[in-house]
Parts: sequence; structure tokens; C-alpha cells
Amino acid sequence: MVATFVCAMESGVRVRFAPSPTGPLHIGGLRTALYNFLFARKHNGAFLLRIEDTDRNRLVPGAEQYILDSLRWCQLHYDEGPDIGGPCGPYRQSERLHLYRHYAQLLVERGHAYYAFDTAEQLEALRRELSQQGSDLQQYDATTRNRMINSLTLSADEVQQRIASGQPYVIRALIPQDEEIQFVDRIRGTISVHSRQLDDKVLFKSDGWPTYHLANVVDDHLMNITHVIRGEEWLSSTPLHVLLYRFFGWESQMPQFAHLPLLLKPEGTGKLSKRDGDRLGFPVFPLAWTDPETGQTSPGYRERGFLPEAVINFLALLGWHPSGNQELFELYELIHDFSLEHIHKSGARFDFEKARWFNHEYLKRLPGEEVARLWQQFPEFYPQGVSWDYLVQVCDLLKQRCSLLEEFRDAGRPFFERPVLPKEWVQQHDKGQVNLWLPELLQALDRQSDFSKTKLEELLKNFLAQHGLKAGAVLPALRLALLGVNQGPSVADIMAVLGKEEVSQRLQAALHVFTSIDNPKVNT
RNA sequence: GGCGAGUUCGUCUAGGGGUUAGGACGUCUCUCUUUCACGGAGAAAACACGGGUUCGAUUCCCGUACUCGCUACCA
Repeated sequence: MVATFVCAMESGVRVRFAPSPTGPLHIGGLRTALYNFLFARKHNGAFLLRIEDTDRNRLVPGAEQYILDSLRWCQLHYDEGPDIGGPCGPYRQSERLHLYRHYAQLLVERGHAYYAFDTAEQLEALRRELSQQGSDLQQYDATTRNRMINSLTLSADEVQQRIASGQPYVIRALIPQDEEIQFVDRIRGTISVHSRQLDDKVLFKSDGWPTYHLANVVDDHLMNITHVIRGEEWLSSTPLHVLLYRFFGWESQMPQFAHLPLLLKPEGTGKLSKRDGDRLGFPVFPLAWTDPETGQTSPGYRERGFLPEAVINFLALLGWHPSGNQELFELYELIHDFSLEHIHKSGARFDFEKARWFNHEYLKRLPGEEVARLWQQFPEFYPQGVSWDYLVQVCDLLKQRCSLLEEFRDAGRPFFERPVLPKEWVQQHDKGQVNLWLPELLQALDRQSDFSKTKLEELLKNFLAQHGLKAGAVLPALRLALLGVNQGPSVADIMAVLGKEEVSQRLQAALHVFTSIDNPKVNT
């Protein structure tokens, strides 16, 4: 027998993130999860993960695991979920299948739902007919259900007969004809919809699985959910859900609703989609995702070198902001400041540049050691055969001018491989002059035992003064000689990290290049 | 089309009956500096429109426009 009572829980806030494993978790879904998480932590409540896998056609293998991995990467730990269990489990709707038929039938028994046998063709014919009549509403509802094939128009015997003979059927909600349905949305205030606008939604499909509407309401109730925080796309079907709570007699325990604004395209109109990311060159998924059908891989925030903390911070502020001017929030601050009341009503455009800025802010604040550890997660361009100490020093330099870890690939290379000096850059320097001072500098460096940044700065300064050279004429050429770049860290920084021996060798090599390359720029 | 929701700088937003309408990203200028970046200083940049209510509306109310969402045996 099916349990019809709610599992016993101490009172308190209980929220859930209920994604459907039809693909990788979208960045918008991640924000929904985040807001649920923040709300739960703020109120010392429980945050649960429920997998809504009732659409068997759109199920994508690996998607569920991907969702779990994504939440873990973002440190959005849930208290109850499919992989960790909990007092209200199971947390996968496919494992709760027995419940839904029971509750659907309960509704039929109470006269709030009915069996319908119409075929897809018959439904299509109905819509077409209503459309031709110019009807505003083209739906299966109080005005049309009486001419369809269902347990309202058929005799009880015939209904039993059809079911017994295995004819496919669905169970539809019996929506009252003339009633104003009201509910309070914590973000938008009182929402009011007339029942005339609602159709007799299918609650239980002919494949034996429930639709979102049924499963969602049943599970939220059985799992003692106190607040439903979800995307705005659900606002329109909330009146139906409110009706279902009433039909079941659960109205007094109905959760509060909060519908989140959508994440919009950076430009143009509409919801943010995977295509936008591909087109504009930014990820829309937290982690890389390989489509099992096409084999195509989309990069994720992690793979592009984002820190989860930065992604969370960025995402949190896309649609929510507490009073004040703070931009950078630690997780505990987000939790402390979070409130439904400060969630915006309108959609937020996605701004990848700002995401980059957040990441740089987090990267800059990290000690070199931490950055180096993060770098290890990128084996494709993690330098081999380099001492940890050296790597940490390089990281301290790179984090100043790289916003994403992926930029370490190019920015870091000259620290691990002797650079090839681009000819056109070499030609920009006065060969005659360089050939004069570079050998002398080499000697000066040779005599220098302390290769600390401050001592090197001192040495450079003195050297320039002694030879009457301008910094602008020497330092850029030195940077080029040392790293093969014409912009980057300060020369003293570079030398200090490279070390005496390496500096000497690189400068000697560069000297050869400077003497061997034609210099169109004769003494000016 | 119908229904629902929304509308403050280019973007994310703070604010709220009387404000020089604040911050951040981005852009630009200056500064620091050997370059880039960082840091510092500054500039340009917004209350969709029309009616009310009010001494006064960007803020409250009503319309209009526009945008988004829903309108599946998808979630």
C-alpha cells in the first residue's frame, strides 16, 4: 500500500532544486539551485535535490551525473538527494513511480480528475476546429471536455471496459469552470488567474508516468517542501498547482512560491541558450559537456578556468542584490544577506565580461600556492618538470594579468620554455644601442648575487643612471629578450623569478638575435 | 491571438513622493609605471511613453508601447 502521509520532519524551511536530466545543467538552472541553497542555509533549513526524470523520451544518459557533478563543483551541497538519500526518499521520481498513479486515481475518485481516451489525432482536430472558429482558447477544458472521449462522457461501464481492454488513457485534471484562483508569489505579490484560462492538464500520461504537474505537487508535499523557488516559466502553471493542493486537501500545507526572473541573451531578446554561448564564445554550462548523440563537446566554466566561487558570486548578483554597493561576496555573506524580497522581477541579461572580472578579482586574491594547485587541474598546459616553488612564483605574477586560468597557457609558456623572439619586435629596438648596453648589463648581473626583486630594481636603476640610458629604451627590450613578449610583468619581477642562471642564458641568446637580425631602425 | 509577468546608465543593479538618482562591469581621460595589468582620480551614460493622484512623481494608480513567459500525453 502506498503511504499517503507526509514523512515526519521537524518544522523549518525545506527547499528543493528539481532539475530534469534532459541535458546538461544550464547556467540558469545553476542559479536556481544557488538561490534555493542560499535560502535554505540562511534559514537553517534543508536543501534537497530531486531528479525529475518523468519524461522518458527526452532523458539523456549522463545528464543526472552531470547535474550532481556541477553542484559539487560549485559547492552547493544538498542535505538530501538521490545519491545520499534522506528521510523523504527516494529522490528520483522514476523510483517513486508507484506513488503517482495512486494520487492520480485518488483525484479521480474525489471527482477532481478523469480518464480521457482521446488520441493525438482527435486532440489535434479539436485544436484545429477551435482555431478555425477564432476561439481565444484552444484547449481541453470545461467548454470542450463534454464532446471528447473521457470518463465524463462515457458510461462507467464503458470506461472500465476500455481500461480493462488495455486501451491507452490519460488522467486529466478537472478544472473548475468559473473561479478566480489566487496565490501569493514572494517576489511578485498576489497573482490572480481565472480558471477559464486553464485547460484540463494531463496529470498522468498514457505511458504510465506522471507529468511534471502531478509529480511536482505530490513530491513537494510528501517531502515537506515549504518554499518552491523556481524559474519564471512556471508562473503560468502555478494556478494549476494551487488547485492540485486544494484537490488533495493539502492547501494548509501548501508551500510558498517564488518565481525567479529568467536569464536573458547578452544581446537581442529571449532566454539565454546554448547557441548564444557558442555564437558569442562563452560557456553556458558549469562543466564541459559532451553530447552523447553528436559527440560534440561544449566547454564549461570550469574548463575555461573559472573559479567556482567567482561563478557563484557572479550568478548570485544576476537577479538579486541586497541593499548597498558591495559586489564581492563570500559564500557566507551571500547566505547572510540573501532574501527573496531582494530578488528582481525582470530578467537579467547575461554579461560574460563581468563574469571575467569577477574571476580576476578572485584569482588576484588567491595566494600563488592556491593558484598553482588550480593550475594542476589543467593537465593540457600544466608545465612539466618544473619545481613547485618556481611554479608558485610564476603564478603570483600571472594572476595579476590573467582573468581566467585558461590564459595561463599562453601567458605562462615563456616561463617554462625559452622564447623565440619575434623578428618584427626585435626590429623595433635600436640594435646599435642594445648591442652596447646589453653586454654590460650581462656583466653587472653576473656580479649580482642577490636576485631578489628589490635588489634587481636597484641594480637596474643604477645601471640606467650610470649609462645615461632611459628606462623606456632599455626595459621593454629586456622584457622582450627575457620572455619574447612586449608586454607583461616588470623586468625585475621576471628576472627574480627566472633566476640568475636562466636570466644570463636568455640574455646571451637574445644578444645573438639582436646582433644577427637586420635593424631597419638605425640610430635615431 | 489569449492569459500572466516585467520595464532605472550599453549591461548588472541601489534607491524610493522632494536625491547633484548611488555603485559595479564595459567605454573614455588623467595618474602611477619600463610595457600591459593592477592601484588612484575623473568623464560620458538611465528612471519606456501618456494620463491621473499630489504642493511635488522616477517612486503610487490607470492606460499605451515594448519585452519575456505560458498556451504539449516537455519539464
